[in-house]
Amino acid sequence: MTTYAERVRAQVREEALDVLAAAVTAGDGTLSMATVATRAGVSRQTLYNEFGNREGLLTALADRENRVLLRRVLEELDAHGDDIVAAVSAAAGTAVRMAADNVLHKALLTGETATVGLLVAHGGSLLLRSQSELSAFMLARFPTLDPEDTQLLVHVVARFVQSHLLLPHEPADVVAAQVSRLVERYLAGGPDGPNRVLRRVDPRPDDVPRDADRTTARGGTS
Amino acid sequence: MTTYAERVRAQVREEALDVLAAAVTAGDGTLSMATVATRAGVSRQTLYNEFGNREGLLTALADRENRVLLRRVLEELDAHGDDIVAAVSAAAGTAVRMAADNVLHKALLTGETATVGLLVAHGGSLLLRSQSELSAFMLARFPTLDPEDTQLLVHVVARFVQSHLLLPHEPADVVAAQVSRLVERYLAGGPDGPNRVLRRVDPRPDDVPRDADRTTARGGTS
DNA sequence: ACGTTGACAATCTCGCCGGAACTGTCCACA
DNA sequence: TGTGGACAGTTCCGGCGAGATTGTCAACGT
Repeated sequence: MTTYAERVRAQVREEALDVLAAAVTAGDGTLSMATVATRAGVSRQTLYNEFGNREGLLTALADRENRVLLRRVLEELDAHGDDIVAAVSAAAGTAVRMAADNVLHKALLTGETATVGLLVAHGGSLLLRSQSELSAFMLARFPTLDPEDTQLLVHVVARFVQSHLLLPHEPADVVAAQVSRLVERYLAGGPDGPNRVLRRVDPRPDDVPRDADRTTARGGTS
Repeated sequence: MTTYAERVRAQVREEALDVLAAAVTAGDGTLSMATVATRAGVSRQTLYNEFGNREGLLTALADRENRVLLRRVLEELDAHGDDIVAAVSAAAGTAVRMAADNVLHKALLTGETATVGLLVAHGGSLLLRSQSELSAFMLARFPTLDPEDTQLLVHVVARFVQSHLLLPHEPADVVAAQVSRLVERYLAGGPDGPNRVLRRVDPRPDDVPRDADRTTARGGTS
């Protein structure tokens, strides 16, 4: 039906969110609705029609960036074959790196409200909220893992990473290396004895991503 | 020489710090120098002579409570024979419990400045600052441990605990249980294979506390 | 000697106020 | 369907003055 109109609307939405994200990332704090409208090349009313109110705009941005963040982490988890240690370590490093590169992403990952106002007030830390998604993805991707163990591991790594974002960081590489050793030791200590990680069960090809993503990484847009 | 005078001075110091700690703990925010003096039963000038200025008073309190905190954690680490898992788990649980029971202790452990003003501004999180002390104590107390492994383990547990203090907590028991499993798995995954923890080397009696405390838990009063 | 009292300027805190900016909504217009 | 103007209600911000607090001094009492 409204195929064309919807495409335009989506365009406008993205443009507005881009403008706002750019401003926040550049440290210009948060912009007024009027400024966002101007920079996005639309009228203020269009903005209100599209997002309802300021809060709607903010949460739309938060949602979008949260999805980006989560997707990249899942991609990283998926990009290391059967090497669980490398996968988790790389994912953690990626999270730290993204937070370091982008104030907005850092705020979303940690849940700190100070930097970006109420933007994050709703969800809290993405790292802590998405633990079930991460666990589910891990289990789907690495079927040899034990569910309970995986949950705890994800929990620990998530809090470890978040903690590193909240205070005087060590560089992402160091954090990744620490996570690597942690995961290695943790998995090696499992019920099957040391080096359990290396015992693969199903040498499946690398084609699980889309499916697992669709199954687990659903947040509900709004 | 000034033995008697010094004892009196120490008495006054403790009294003043007690008064202030009580107020902070009770949520009465921070007191004025005048109020502290009155409640401690001394004149305002005595307070200034003793602590120099307000900041001196605050940091003196922070130092004292930090020492209490660290001592209790070390005691807990020391109170479980050769069971490393139980020791670390109990220590973590104790930290969480102390933070839950006492606003001041929570602020000191986490390093958050919001609650108690500049009191903590200097040191930052005790949990994160005292990692070398904790590692050293662990190594002295459990000689079978590998130094590097211990450092990483302490690091991870410290950040894990701190993270749990900073946001919607799970109860101390749950955190302790998680730490327990984490430590168990971590140690079991060590170079000697699973259940390495159980292989004791030196069945020494329980007499290490004072010595190790004196060796490692020195912060320098001021 | 040592702690107390009173006094002092300098600073900080806090509530209040007016002006500006912003939000959210309506309507006329193209 | 999107734009521009207009609008009341609200929030944000700098200035301001009263009052409290800090840090220091000197005179006093024991």
